[in-house]
Amino acid sequence: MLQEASAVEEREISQAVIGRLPRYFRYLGVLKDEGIERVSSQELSDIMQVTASQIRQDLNHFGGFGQQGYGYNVEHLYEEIGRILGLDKEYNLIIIGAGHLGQALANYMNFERRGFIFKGIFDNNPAICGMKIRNIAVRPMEELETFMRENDIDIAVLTVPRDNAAAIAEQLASCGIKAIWNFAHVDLQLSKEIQVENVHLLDSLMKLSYNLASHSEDRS
Amino acid sequence: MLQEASAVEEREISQAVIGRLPRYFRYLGVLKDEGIERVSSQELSDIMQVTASQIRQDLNHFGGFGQQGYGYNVEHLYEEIGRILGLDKEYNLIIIGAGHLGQALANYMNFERRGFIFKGIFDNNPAICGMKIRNIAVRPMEELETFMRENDIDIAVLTVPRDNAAAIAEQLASCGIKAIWNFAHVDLQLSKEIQVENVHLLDSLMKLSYNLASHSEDRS
DNA sequence: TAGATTGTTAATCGATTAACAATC
DNA sequence: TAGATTGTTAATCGATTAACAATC
Repeated sequence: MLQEASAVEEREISQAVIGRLPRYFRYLGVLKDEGIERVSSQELSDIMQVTASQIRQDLNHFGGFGQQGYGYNVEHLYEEIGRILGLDKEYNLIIIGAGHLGQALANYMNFERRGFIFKGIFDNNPAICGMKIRNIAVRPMEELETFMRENDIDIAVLTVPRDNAAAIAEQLASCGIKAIWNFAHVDLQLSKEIQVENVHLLDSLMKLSYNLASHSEDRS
Repeated sequence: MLQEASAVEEREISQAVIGRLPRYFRYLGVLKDEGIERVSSQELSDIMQVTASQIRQDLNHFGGFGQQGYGYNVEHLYEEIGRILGLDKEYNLIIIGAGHLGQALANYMNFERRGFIFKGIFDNNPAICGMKIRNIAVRPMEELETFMRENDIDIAVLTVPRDNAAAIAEQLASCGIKAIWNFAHVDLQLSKEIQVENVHLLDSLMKLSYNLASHSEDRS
């Protein structure tokens, strides 16, 4: 399974940089909504609490969006970052696991606004199959393969119990899924062709717990 | 507002290290459940896909848990990391915002197992106040202050719309909250005394989108 | 004891910050 | 033009990895 991790793009951009793009995008969206036309890296730095240097460095990975002596045009930069993040495209999305979390994500309309189109939701519990969420019925897992073939699905959201996750991920992989947004509390081992983004809620809560515990035990 | 970010602990441990602890904890839990008694950094390295060097380096921030020639005792290390993460303590937790996500988190029993005790849930929508979730009624926001005073709340989970988040965070701060697990799509600006852990779902989805988009456009 | 594997120091690598020449 | 601010190179900082002496 020796597979070059790099050489995928002309110049591979670090995940540290990519991880900051949505935050830039968010702040620029706010500035745009406030009707602000231009912003300098220093102004953005003051608002966002990162160095102006990092902002300029990050943006220059993708090209020169600014202009010397002027700064950056808010609307233009906002749109460029959106494009870089792939938000100019639409992605079809299904949810696997119609438990509380799956239902909550299905109901969250903001994803749709960004081009993530909710197409279907699946569960292996017959008791909830047929139940409608935003006018889409929960389907049994048996229909997954046919549905994926007929609906050009890009992203699967995995909100199933931990023990089922690996097997279902394999099944999704064999159906040709391109990306998995994984909420199950395991690290999926899949081909590098398939993009995986983990949201490990319990890990996040534990980090909070550490900071809380270590912060209160000082002045020892 | 000049405030020393460091000097909180004897030796401040980087968030990079802390962020890896829950993952170590998870893998050790699995080994423990499999009845495995000892593990070397090299074995753990093979399973977890991180370098053995990093594992040893990380663990040694907190003390020597291993033994030369033997490795680490799985159960002991599991418990030590649990203690470091603060999982030996119990934390009282409330949820602000009883929408889909708030309800989903309230119903997720696994947090309870780790010592995060669900004590109450609040919403400013009168229509859903009184509704019961795991036998706990949704309370109106007006009762927040009294409830927090009477129930020794440590953590607030913020699952409210973006526009309400900052004001509610201020209110929580004035009631003496110690930590906020923030699902609202804003960066809260609070005193450094209050621990904040963000779960920005849309940012996470955008990262996935970037990787998906940039991965499919190669071979240009 | 010899072998294994840690704890820890030193070397490397990558990411962040500073500085400044280019240029609008 | 002079002033402002970028794009980009160089310096610094921190995090990761390698190496190995300590030791079980």
